[in-house]
Amino acid sequence: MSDLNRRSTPLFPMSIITSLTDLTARQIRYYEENGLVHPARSKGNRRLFSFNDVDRLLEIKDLIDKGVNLAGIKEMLSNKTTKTETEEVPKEEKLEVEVKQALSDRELRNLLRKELLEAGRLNKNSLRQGELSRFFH
DNA sequence: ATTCTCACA
DNA sequence: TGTGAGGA
Repeated sequence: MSDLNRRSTPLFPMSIITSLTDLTARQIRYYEENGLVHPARSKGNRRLFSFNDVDRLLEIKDLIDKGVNLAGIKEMLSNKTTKTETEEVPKEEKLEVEVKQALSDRELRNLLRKELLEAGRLNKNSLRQGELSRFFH
């Protein structure tokens, strides 16, 4: 499985996302309503987030803290994807994004490892163990 | 037990 | 944004 696929695979439920991002479920659902994130859904209509979703939510949180409103965030995030044919992109800005993502990944691994251990300890789980285990081979 | 949608003292 | 009701 490619890295790109891995990062976009829907894996975690709300509870994990709230602890990973420090955002409330209410906020996350609200951001989704405004088209800032599009988590997948399980059969039971539960939201399933991917690593990409987590990164996106962390960026959103960052912008919110900086006082950017949802409309503004929506633009910035979409521009980020549509900025392929634009032109010059400050090298410094690129590096900053890369570093931020690297840090995000590191934190995610730690938190996820913790989640897995706790889930396993409390012995009770279906989706997490099977799906997430592949990230820690 | 968890998450979902909807609505508002 | 928080929170509680009523379902799944």
